[in-house]
Amino acid sequence: MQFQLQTVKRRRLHEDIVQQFHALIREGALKQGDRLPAERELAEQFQVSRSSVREAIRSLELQGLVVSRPGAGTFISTETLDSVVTLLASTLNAGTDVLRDAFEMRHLLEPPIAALAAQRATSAEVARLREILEEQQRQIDRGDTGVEADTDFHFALAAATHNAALIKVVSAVEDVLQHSRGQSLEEPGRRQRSLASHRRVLARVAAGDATGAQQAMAHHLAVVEPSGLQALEPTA
Amino acid sequence: MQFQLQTVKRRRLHEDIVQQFHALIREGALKQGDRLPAERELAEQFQVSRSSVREAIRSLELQGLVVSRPGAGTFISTETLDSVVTLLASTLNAGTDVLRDAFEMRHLLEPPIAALAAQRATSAEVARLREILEEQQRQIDRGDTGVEADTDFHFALAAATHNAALIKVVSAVEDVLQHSRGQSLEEPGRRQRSLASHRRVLARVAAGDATGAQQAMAHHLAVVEPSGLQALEPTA
DNA sequence: ATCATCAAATTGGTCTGACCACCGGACAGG
DNA sequence: CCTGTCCGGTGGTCAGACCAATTTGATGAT
Repeated sequence: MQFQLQTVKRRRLHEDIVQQFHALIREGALKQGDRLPAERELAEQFQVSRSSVREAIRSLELQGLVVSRPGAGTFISTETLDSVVTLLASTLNAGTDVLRDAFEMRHLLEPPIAALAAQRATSAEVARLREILEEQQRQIDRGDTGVEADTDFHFALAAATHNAALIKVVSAVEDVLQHSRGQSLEEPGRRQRSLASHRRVLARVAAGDATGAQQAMAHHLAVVEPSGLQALEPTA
Repeated sequence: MQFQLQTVKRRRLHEDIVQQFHALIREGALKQGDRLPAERELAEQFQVSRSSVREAIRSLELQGLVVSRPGAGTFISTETLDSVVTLLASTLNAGTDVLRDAFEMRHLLEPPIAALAAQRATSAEVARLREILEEQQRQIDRGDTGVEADTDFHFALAAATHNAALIKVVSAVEDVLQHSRGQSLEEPGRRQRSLASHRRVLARVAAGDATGAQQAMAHHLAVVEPSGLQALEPTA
């Protein structure tokens, strides 16, 4: 017999406290500039130790919701961008689909990245990309999905833009997608098509053709995108 | 006589510790899955109390860089989007041509974000955008640069895409750019032109015109971009 | 030899009580 | 009225302790 089990989230005390403050701020009970009760007093009210109160305040501070001033107290500070992000995330966080978001982000980023790479890639970087595609061919030949080489290709392409910020974001997105990509590459035909469109991208990059590289990447994404995910073309 | 004084920043211990771990992760000394020394051991190594170590770990955990498991230990976890964004931000602080990279990233992201926002924005979000532009008008009227409202606008637009990943990345980029933006808006004419092009973006978003919104945003960026920064059209 | 079992050691989570540096307002002295 | 001092409250840090969960390895059965 199978039970319908759900992971039991062991809540730590400070997390519980943080959530209570989130609610208070969201409901307007705590407004910009308000002073929180002293840590010792909060500890008594929540019936926890001061350590737990402090860890909670540390979280709130990192989220930009409060600021602590020694000798003065801890104050609500909801003017920053961080705080807006935090509250937004805490309200909508439950049902968001990470995978869909990541696919969408890739759709936005990768084509212009290919264009930038075409303009800036050094010969060494082009050689590196070529190497990766050869490795992908070998992986496919021996029955593998080639997902590692696939990820490497996108990362190396981002590296060729010489933009540190882009590289970091792409590495994050690729990390998230690597698992899912394994599935979409299960169908044998797809592996070859993915490799073929990679080659077209590389050809345009090597030629320094920014526009062509951008289009080739857009086409590649359309090929490898799991069917049913039409992130950029909703019914509007 | 006037002295040239600078504010003294008092650093808290746990902040210092967090920064050291950021560096270790960035340099690759700590990799995915690695286990941190026990809290008691870290306290001894850093010559601080366990409380400070724990507050530092709390920060790292909130940033998605580590996870703690009772009885097991604390482990590096850099697979999530959060973690990369965090490291990105901490890297950018000490970076060199950070500004150029951030501008470039914005160039890539914002136009398609405007398109997505046009397709997905709720009426409440459109109203919020309208509000922000009114606030920007008021700020400019009283002689301010309107940089806060400017940042708010771009953030709210990202929020309207309902893509959590995009929102995070944009918030990171906008954080970096906020300071520089103040300078570029020093010339009075630019403030009005920025506001005017914001309004054109909003009009296309409100109309649900994805293509128009994308073009309007591209135009806006061209207007507010500091001269001399031709991020997307290098000499190739 | 292999595997299941259980107890000890280790670890994160929490609590208590203490000390320090700092801030803010009351208060006394000019 | 202004000024400097004092003192209580506050955050920042520390030390030591106990608990619960997990790991680990020795033990014993198969």
